[in-house]
Amino acid sequence: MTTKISIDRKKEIIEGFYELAKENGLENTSIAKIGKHLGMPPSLIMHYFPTKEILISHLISFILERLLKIYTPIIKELRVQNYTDPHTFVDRMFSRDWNLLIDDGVFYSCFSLIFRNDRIKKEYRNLHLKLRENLKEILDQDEKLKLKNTALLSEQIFVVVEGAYYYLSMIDDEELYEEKVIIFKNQVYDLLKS
Amino acid sequence: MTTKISIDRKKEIIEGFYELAKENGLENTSIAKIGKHLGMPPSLIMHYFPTKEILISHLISFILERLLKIYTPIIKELRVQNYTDPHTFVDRMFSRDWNLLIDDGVFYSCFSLIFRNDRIKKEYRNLHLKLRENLKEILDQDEKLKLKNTALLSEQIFVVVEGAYYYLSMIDDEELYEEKVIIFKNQVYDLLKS
DNA sequence: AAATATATTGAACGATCATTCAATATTATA
DNA sequence: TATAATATTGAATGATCGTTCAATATATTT
Repeated sequence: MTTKISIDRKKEIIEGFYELAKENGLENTSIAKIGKHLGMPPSLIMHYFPTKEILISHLISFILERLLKIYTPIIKELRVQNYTDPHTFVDRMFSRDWNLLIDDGVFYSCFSLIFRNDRIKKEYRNLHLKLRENLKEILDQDEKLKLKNTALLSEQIFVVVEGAYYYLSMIDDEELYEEKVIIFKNQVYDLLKS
Repeated sequence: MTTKISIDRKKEIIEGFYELAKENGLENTSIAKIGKHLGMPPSLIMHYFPTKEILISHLISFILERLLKIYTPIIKELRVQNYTDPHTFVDRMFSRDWNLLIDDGVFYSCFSLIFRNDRIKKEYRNLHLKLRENLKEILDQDEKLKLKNTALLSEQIFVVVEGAYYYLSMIDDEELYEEKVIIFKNQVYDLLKS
């Protein structure tokens, strides 16, 4: 039986890890630093997470769960209204809430680990499959899309969204950024129209 | 005046760095390991690259230059023929040559550094702008696209390509992988048609 | 050939890394 | 309340990190 203290401490450690990784980068965040940040000895961290690999693995689960959360309120909304304009969904996907929810630097640092860790790769894959399934559900509610292959559509939409996020993360100029966002939003709308 | 030896050594070191990063991950590749791999003391590496930050910066330049090289043969081909079917270009972009040219793990590891290093971010941004300009040039040669906004089209195509590469890197199943590639290729063809 | 510049070596630095362990404090169970 | 389980501490481990430096070898210039 896992105690309440154990659960709380684990959560505390992972969140502290995330905060430091966000501030200094994943590769610059050590167990000693996390301990200092949280006011506990490194040995306590290792009591709950026996190796750093396990610790990182939990950080990734934490991030991916958070990311999934941006969708659940929309899904709920959808269930209540029995209809949701897909444009609302698209707007939400390109909104800044997303960035607020999870730091891009940490996200991509963790992502880059998929290439040498199959468990992490699988976890990332599962998230992306879930995201696509969720979008499909939403599209299926739309009368106008009744004859469409919504699974395919969902796939096509996400490839634009993910490509856009990747590309936009390199752009500093605010004006240019907004300009590009409009382009990619329209690209998604075109997919919904065609 | 930079000597020939100096140039060769620098290249040797960067390539050794790349090889080890490909094998063990960027974050697990130290100067000592590079030295061991190349049979030279770490102090020699630091003679040519005074800090590790500078070394990483050169690795990134190396990678991005390599990536750009996948386009130049097509551009040349285009100049000779005075016409190139954009489909050839699209096929090339989704081909495995790309992966052969540069390791995805190293590429994304380096990419994740843009979020805390403005010089690296700028370098990545410049590459992506160049890629788009190159594609625009190619599209401009196509008679059928004469009335099109080729700059916009290039942007839209690349967002699909980059989103696809991101997503496909999570997929292990060969059959599923090929299935998805077809979807994304068609998505690009649709952009060229519309 | 002498003088100068560059290339290369190998040992050493303190800092930090993930991890271990035995001791103590706290909490839960009997 | 006694016993057992868990939580927490702090010191210590060897390994590895990036970096420095003085010495030597090799190449280039005068």
